[in-house]
Amino acid sequence: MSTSERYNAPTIEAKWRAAWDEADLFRTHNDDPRPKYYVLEMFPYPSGRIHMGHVRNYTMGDVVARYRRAKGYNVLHPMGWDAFGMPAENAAMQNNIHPREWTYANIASMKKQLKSMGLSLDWSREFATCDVDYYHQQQRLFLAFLKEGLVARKTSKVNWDPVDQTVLANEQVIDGRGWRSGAQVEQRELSQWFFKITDYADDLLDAIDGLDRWPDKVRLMQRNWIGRSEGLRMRFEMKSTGPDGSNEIEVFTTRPDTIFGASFVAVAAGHPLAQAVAAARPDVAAFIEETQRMGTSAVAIESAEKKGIDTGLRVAHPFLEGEVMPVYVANFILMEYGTGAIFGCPAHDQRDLDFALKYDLPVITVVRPNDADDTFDVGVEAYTGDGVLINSHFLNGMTIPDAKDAIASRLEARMLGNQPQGERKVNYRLRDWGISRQRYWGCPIPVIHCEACGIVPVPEDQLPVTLPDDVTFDVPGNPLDRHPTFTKVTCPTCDGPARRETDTMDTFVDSSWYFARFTAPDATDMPIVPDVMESWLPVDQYIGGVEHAILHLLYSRFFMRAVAKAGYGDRPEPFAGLFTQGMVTHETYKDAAGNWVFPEEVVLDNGAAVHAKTGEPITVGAVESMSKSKKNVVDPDEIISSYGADTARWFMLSDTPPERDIEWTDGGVDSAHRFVQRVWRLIGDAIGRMEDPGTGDGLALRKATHASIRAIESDIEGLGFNRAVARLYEWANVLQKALADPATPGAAIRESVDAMIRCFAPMMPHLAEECWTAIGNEGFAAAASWPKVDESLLVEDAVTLPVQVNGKKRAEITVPKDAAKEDIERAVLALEDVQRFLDGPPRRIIVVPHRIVNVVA
RNA sequence: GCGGGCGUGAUGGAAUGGUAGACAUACCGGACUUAAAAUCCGGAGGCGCAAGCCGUGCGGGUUCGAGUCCCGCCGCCCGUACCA
Repeated sequence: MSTSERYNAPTIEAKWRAAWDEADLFRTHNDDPRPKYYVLEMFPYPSGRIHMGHVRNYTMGDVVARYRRAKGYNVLHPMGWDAFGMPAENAAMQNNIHPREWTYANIASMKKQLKSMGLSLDWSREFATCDVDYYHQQQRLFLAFLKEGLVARKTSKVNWDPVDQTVLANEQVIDGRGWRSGAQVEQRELSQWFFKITDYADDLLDAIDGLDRWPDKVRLMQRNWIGRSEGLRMRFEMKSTGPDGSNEIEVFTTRPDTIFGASFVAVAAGHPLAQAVAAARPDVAAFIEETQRMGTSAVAIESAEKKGIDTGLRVAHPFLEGEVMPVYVANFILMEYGTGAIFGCPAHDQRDLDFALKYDLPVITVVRPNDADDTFDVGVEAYTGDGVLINSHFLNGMTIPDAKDAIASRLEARMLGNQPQGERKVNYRLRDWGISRQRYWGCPIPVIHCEACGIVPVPEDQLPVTLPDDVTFDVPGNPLDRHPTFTKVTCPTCDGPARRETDTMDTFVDSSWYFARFTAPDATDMPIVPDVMESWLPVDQYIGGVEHAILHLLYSRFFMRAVAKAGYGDRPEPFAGLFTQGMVTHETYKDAAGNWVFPEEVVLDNGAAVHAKTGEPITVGAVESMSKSKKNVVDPDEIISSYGADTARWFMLSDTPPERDIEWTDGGVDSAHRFVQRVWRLIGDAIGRMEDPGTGDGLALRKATHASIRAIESDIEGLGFNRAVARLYEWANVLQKALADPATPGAAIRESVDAMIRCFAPMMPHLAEECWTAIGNEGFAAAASWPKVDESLLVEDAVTLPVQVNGKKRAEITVPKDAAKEDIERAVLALEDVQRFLDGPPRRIIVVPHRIVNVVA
């Protein structure tokens, strides 16, 4: 093909994708002896269409995969589908289509779209989590975990829709009401299955230190989520026996030092004492009911106005004879954390202070800042900083740690009932992982409930427990529950009639081991082949959205520990390198009636946005994350079919740092597309010059070539794709100028062009192939090695240093690379641009070699 | 509510504590064209004739030197355990 023609991306790209397929270029072999590199992007939920977020995510991963391949690694870069979950059931209800049919149709269309991006994926390893083969193996893992004691059965609360008679997800509860029925949501206690992630709380916490290729922010978020805190469990003696027969209330506190500032005790609405009081107190019962109508989400509970109700019960202050404190039921106490009860010290906890001010409870300041005196008083803002104890009897003058220790020691030594009144305790915010879902479209939990034998695991030879196809979604609730035959089984132990478990697993379970399954996706006799898994894991580079920073990543870390315990290979940390990319955003548009309008329906008329069809004015709103509900989406298909995949990929890598949100703009797409065309022209022009002997040495171009290679490889390794893009622009500018200079020798041009193609091949792989062939190279650019840097061309023998006077740049000076400090100082002082800012000798001269000189006047 | 992050020209952004604004977009000027698009060449943070002064959300601090580190605010975003 002639390079003088405009580059017809859609046609040429299709040609190269077919050629890659034909050559089976991206199939990975487990027995390849080269060093391994596992690059993985978080697999998509098959919603039906890929969105720009996918394009961004998979482009980044593909750049890494192609770069590592060029660097000589045996690269594993697989793709699959996170295919269970609620949307398929919603589609079933709305459109009367079976979840399986809907899901697999979506997978087919999304796969086609992903293929059009030119991703270097090993599609032979593809699977969906809803494949029977996959969830069969997941059931094996569940049973292995059960055997290892990593599974527990406990009760926990769910959002219950009393009208639809169904469990609601948190996102289905809107302002305390069911999204469909509009009914007030209730809380219900259900017996559910849990994975005992808390067994590994300390290990998961400690091992974060070793995750040195994870973003600090994610490591910090995980630490805080696990929330290890050292504190005290202590019991308050009740002045009268509670309605549940109790004589004491046990609380957990991390601030026992503030005990002399305590002015109330509060228990959660779900606390047994609260429940018992409610039986005789309609007002308390009403308060508890109101609290529970908020649903189960922490956001709803903790951001609600702090309220409580006095139970009438009183407890004794442990150190102040005769002092009693009221016991409240409060809406901001979580039953799941600690003991579900606290003592409130308003002066040193903002929630407690808000509560105390509302109910007119005493506020006693017991810690003062180190630089305040003993008259310090907190006012309306709780003081939570470091300090010294005041108003606290035997604690006065102590530091907070000493006071904590003093209280703990005293309460440990004192008996209440037959036990020490206090006990030092490490508490975690992390709770066990509830995996039960009362839904159809998920992996069935392989157990059987037998009245005689209790809970019986489904025997291995009866696996998989498959989802029945004959289900309907015309009524709410879990179709498995009402299925005529699914639930009816014979007990494997006693042969008596039994009931099959109808809960399915949380979809986070599916995504907690898919990366391990990719290493041996066809193994039928076991979920994970230990030695194969160990040869590939950890994933060298994992890329996905920051929204998964906690749950998915923490569950996966736990899962691999459980997998190891179950004997399926020892790789406790699944992801050695993690990168969290930002979202794709776009302007939002509304018509006069206030309806959202798609970007493609908006045109500019003399700078004013109007509707393309009706011509009515459009209001341009904020730039927001692309979402179907706001219609501010751009279809990747449209972009790829009109501009080509390379343009879309290049756009996604350009300008914006990958961890930040990127704004999709028409201007940006045009710019990316212009560069694709420009590179094609540039290389066409270069081909005509590659045989020229030239009259110069081409050293400037050669230096730029090698400096560019070095910069781009370090940018890609650091995932600074936007920087790599800028380097390529600079390189193209240099090459273009070199071509305009007849002195530039053809050899330097050929070297530069050849290297440039190899360097942009990971980002614009189709264009790279076309250019590769055009300059007469053999084989595929996708199979070519990364260019080698000639280090001798990177060495400069002189450096230009900025010269500052009092921190302001006043001059520049060029000195030999290894000039002595004294020589630099002398030369700098001789500069007229320095002298005129000095009157008299300088006080100091700071010379930072190869960096800067600062003269302090 | 709590935890985490981000904020730099008109715009996206660059900058191991060391020349703020690389590179790109939009814009302005020029070349080519009957004209336009495309392409090529050049300009450009603000104020100022200039010397220079000001400038990285706001207010303080550390430092010879702060976009970068520390403290306090403001705004936006993510997570908050049954969305994936």
